[in-house]
Amino acid sequence: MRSLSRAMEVFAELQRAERPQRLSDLARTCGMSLPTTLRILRVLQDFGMVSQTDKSYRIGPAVLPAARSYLENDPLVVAARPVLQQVASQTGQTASLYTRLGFERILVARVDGESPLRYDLPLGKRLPLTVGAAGKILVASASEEELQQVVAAAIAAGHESSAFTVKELRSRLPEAGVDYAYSADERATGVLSVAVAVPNRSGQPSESIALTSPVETATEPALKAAVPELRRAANRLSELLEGSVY
Amino acid sequence: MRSLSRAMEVFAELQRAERPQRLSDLARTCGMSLPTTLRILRVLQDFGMVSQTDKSYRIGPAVLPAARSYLENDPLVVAARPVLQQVASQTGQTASLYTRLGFERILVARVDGESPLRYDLPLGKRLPLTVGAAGKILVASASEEELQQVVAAAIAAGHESSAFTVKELRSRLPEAGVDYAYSADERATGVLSVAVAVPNRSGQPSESIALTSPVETATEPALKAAVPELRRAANRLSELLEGSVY
DNA sequence: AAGTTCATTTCATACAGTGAAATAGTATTG
DNA sequence: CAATACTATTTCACTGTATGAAATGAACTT
Repeated sequence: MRSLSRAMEVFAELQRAERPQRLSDLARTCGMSLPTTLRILRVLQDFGMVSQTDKSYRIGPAVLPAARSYLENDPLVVAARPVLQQVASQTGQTASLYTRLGFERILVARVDGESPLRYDLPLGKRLPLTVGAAGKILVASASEEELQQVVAAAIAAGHESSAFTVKELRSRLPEAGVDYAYSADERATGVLSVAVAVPNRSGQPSESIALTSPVETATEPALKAAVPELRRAANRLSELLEGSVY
Repeated sequence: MRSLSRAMEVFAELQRAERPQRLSDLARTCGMSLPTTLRILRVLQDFGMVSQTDKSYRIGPAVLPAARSYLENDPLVVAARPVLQQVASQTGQTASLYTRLGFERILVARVDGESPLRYDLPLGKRLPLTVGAAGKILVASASEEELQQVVAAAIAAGHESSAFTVKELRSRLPEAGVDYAYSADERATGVLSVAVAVPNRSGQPSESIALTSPVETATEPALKAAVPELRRAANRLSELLEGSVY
């Protein structure tokens, strides 16, 4: 499926670029010939995944219905909403669900607590696995080589303050036997958070839920005290998923 | 680009289905062999566009960053936001931007007025071109044959109350010389709206902006009185786009 | 106006995409 | 619990599609 992989790379590159791209730029960045790139863009455009104005290409409107479909129908997201709702109201903190995608994590659901973190709703935001409680817990049980990849990917993606070595990263990961991660001022200054992994059949978790709070509203002990609550929420979510046909 | 087109069809089918699909279902619905469908799904899965649990496939989380990228970076959407904001505050009504995608339209931006229409934020929702002011204005200047396609597509997509003939549709379209469309109780009962097309270089518009209001808050004359305001907003948006490098 | 860059089309070739068929794995049923 | 149906997956030989080099045409730059 060479052509399909290539098409996906073009599509990814258009997202990375954050601005309209010309054909030749895309061809160069993606390492493919002009005719090939052009043909790919034309097909993607037919399906609305790409828009064109004059000579520049960008992500097209068809991604919106796709995202909507995901948010409304994905069993994980649908099941998570009420669960997050409950933790948020029990703890008064903002509860978030992240899912791992490659070497990043994506925020897929959030329910605000009493004092919402008002850095605009970042649904769909790509965040590093190396920084923040919800990221770290996803790689807490990763092998040495995977950690290397994780660190390399974070640097390659240009994520903030991720100029880490594996050693540095490991020092921030939860110690053996601890099933939650904690972060303070990692991803954003003045923000504390704790996170636990959502268990799944495979060993490596690919989802995590987090409680996040501005420093003014919560302290480290207070957040950590909520971990059992979080843990239960994660388990409940996990069970809901096993139950459903998925 | 046969394989790419087919992949896009599989992807579209997963959205249409609104629930996880098995391999054999997808293969049948899309009219392709099992091995081919499987290979496509695997590649899409590698890129996070598709998720799999056990034997069922669904839209994957990668669509969220894509949608986010679109909403944050698309010149049209970005330029539209302040324009919608202004019309909304000037008129007190909810202002929306739609873009045409195939034989449907998609809501890509909305700014609520004083009395917001609380049928949840339908960003990314697919709506028919045959129903509602913002749909009709997009096909107001369409040829006879295109109208046939439009009607056929609306029926095929199973859109509500779209069991129209071309004749019926035409009777609801704006008359010659009128550059806005009006609708009452078409898409939703108790909702009035007016819409104008956003001019572009090609004759056929592909975007429209609408003012929408519950019957309790506005009357037909009141909405129609706001048309000049809307018209100016559409022109301003159009100019903003011509200006930018896009 | 000449030159440079970029988009697009054409075309011959190679190889990637294809489905039939065989195999393995899972449900379903009696 | 065995037998049967269905579904997923792998293998493989063939074909047709995806490919890039080169030629053409368009659009900027200087």
